[in-house]
Amino acid sequence: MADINVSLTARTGKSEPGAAARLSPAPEGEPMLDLIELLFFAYRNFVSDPDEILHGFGFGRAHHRVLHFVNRHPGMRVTDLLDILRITKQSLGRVLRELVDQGFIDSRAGASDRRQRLLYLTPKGEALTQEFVAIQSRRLRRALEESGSESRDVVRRFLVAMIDPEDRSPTEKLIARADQAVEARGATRSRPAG
Amino acid sequence: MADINVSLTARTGKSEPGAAARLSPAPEGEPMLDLIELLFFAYRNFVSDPDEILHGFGFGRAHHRVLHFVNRHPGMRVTDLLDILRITKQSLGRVLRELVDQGFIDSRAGASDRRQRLLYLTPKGEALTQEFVAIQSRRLRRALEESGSESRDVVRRFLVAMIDPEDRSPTEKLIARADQAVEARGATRSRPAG
DNA sequence: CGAAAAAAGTCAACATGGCTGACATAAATG
DNA sequence: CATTTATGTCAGCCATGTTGACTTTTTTCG
Repeated sequence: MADINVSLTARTGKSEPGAAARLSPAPEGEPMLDLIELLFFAYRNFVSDPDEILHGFGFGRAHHRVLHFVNRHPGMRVTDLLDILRITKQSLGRVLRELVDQGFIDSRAGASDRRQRLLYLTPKGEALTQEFVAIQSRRLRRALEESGSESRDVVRRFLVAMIDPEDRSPTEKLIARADQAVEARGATRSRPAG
Repeated sequence: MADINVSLTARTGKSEPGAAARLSPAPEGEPMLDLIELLFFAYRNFVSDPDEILHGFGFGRAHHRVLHFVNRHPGMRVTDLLDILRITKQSLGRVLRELVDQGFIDSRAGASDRRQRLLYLTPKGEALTQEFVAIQSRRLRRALEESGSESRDVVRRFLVAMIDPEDRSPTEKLIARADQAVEARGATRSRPAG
């Protein structure tokens, strides 16, 4: 289970006595080579789960992200999605069109601002999204079980802290904007789809 | 700091009382929506650090990975790198050629098996790699500090456990193969570059 | 020794998912 | 009515993955 650490540490210790600390004594602090590497392998396996499912639909990772965030924020605007994903309108446009055309996402004009396209998962989209959530959650639960009882809180705090402070509340902004819109006109948007 | 969790949890609680648990009572276990999302944001920020540096050299993430693993395993074979990265020879060939041509990586024929190309970082390649290690280690150290004293071990165990068991020792295989080669002919390869 | 296998490299073609730039349209806003 | 905003779209480029076919060099093994 701790195979990777042991061997990587051993290897580093044998052939390279700490690359960054070799010339001057730790000018930057301890190099976290093991965690850097583990993050690479862990994330690769983590995203490969949905990748396999997506392949069957002719979709890719980009589609997964869109489905995920629309699931998280039903009725979100296209602009909100662009802010979260940080890709261009053109890049998003491609995958969004495919998802709408194939009936995974429903795009409806906003009731109060009809320029907006508010995004919802269709039942078909919800089913697919839940597959992803299920398989990734399974991996996460297994990992948390293997890493100790209080690991969930530690891991969550760690992951939050890994995010740039200014990026830590993209969803707050989204929710704030939605709430603001609701306030400005009465609760029109809270359940626009019924 | 815990902004994301709070709001996302609140949001989920408000609008969707647990998507996977809505129809039947938790058929798959608790959905880890918060961690799924946090991993996405955390990893994006994590890899964006080197990305910026790489852009200045006309390089991309693929180059980063190659530099990283050659740094970890000086003298590794091209095949070893292919096994770790799990990309095709052709994909690796492109970035490797650029790295060799521009003097970041040195590729030398193996002493005992001259079909092999053993890969080493040049001083130039080492300098660049250490930039990446430094900046990513800084983020990791900060995150570990923010998430508690025993967090490093918990996080490391968690990340190892996130990896498919059969993938947990790619480096073992590499080292085993190298050691085997060394045994088979006496320690020819341990410092072939002097 | 000679055949087969292994390590590496290369050419060509294609897919995905990023990007920029330039526009177009509809709707809201002042 | 002019401007801004939200969205969408065309065209083309780049990075990095893929498959398939092949070559060269060298090692291994019957």
